[in-house]
Amino acid sequence: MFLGTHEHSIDEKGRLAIPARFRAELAGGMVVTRGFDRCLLIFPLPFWSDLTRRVSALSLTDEDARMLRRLLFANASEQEMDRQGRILLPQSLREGGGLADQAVLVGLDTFIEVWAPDRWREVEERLASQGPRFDEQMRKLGI
Amino acid sequence: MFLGTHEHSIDEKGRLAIPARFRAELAGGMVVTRGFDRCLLIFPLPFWSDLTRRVSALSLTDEDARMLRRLLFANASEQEMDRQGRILLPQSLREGGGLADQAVLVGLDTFIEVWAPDRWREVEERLASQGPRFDEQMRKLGI
DNA sequence: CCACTTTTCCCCACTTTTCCCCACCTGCCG
DNA sequence: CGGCAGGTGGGGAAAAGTGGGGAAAAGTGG
Repeated sequence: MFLGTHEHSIDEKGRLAIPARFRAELAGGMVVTRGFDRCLLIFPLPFWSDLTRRVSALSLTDEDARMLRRLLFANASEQEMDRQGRILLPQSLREGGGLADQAVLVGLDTFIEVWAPDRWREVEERLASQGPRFDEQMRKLGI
Repeated sequence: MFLGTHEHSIDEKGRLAIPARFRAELAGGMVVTRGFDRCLLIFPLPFWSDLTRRVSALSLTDEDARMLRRLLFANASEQEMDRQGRILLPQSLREGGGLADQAVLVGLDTFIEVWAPDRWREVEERLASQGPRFDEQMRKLGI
């Protein structure tokens, strides 16, 4: 269960520290790839396998499905932590996420999002202002 | 079953004592997150898991679902009590709840609300003065 | 095919923060 | 008045985060 936001630095070698609370769940390996809102996604390997199975089952002829495949797989990178609990973010991914020397890791229960700090603050503001919009959604889910 | 209001201090390290009456039910762990009226919520872990299962099952590609996920999980924090029955409130949550050095814990049967004392007094006043307004709502609920 | 250069990446060490535990204080109950 | 339980504060040990050095591997040119 990944929870909370954690701001960490990315050092000159492109390494990003994983918050200690998240490490146990990623010990079995992870995949880093590009997300949907110019952020990066970190999936534990089991979650990733499940995701890829469903995406690979999609039609080859559907344009949206092809684009989804490219987004997910073309920039994906399997990573393991070094003994200090860090991973190396390949340059292509850092560019894709607009990341420089700081990153915000956001735990979303089953996976993690990685944001450039200023971009994440924008998302937070949108969340604060759009709060009421979610009431209905949550009611639908019975929450 | 959480009942009653309890005012406790938050010390310089951001620690909040859980009322002794509440501890047994939170021994298995808890999740602290932001509520809806600038208060914090404390859920026992089983209650939380039940709450989040449906959200985590939502689609990754749906924008509204992604925002809902962020709203719910980004400011949440899993906590356990120390031997003195206290939990640590991360700074982001203290800010989110407008909390300084005092907090009011309000037991609401299945979960707990945490309020800044002055804000809680406002709520109490509204309860006292607006009591009659709830008649119709309660009739709807069949109470 | 060999040697040199460059990059990758692993590990060590320092600094800061976290958090755990001990001890004290206060108020309630017997 | 003494004992106990709940609440509060502070000190110390352990862990987390960060930066840097060195060895191995990969890439490049002679």
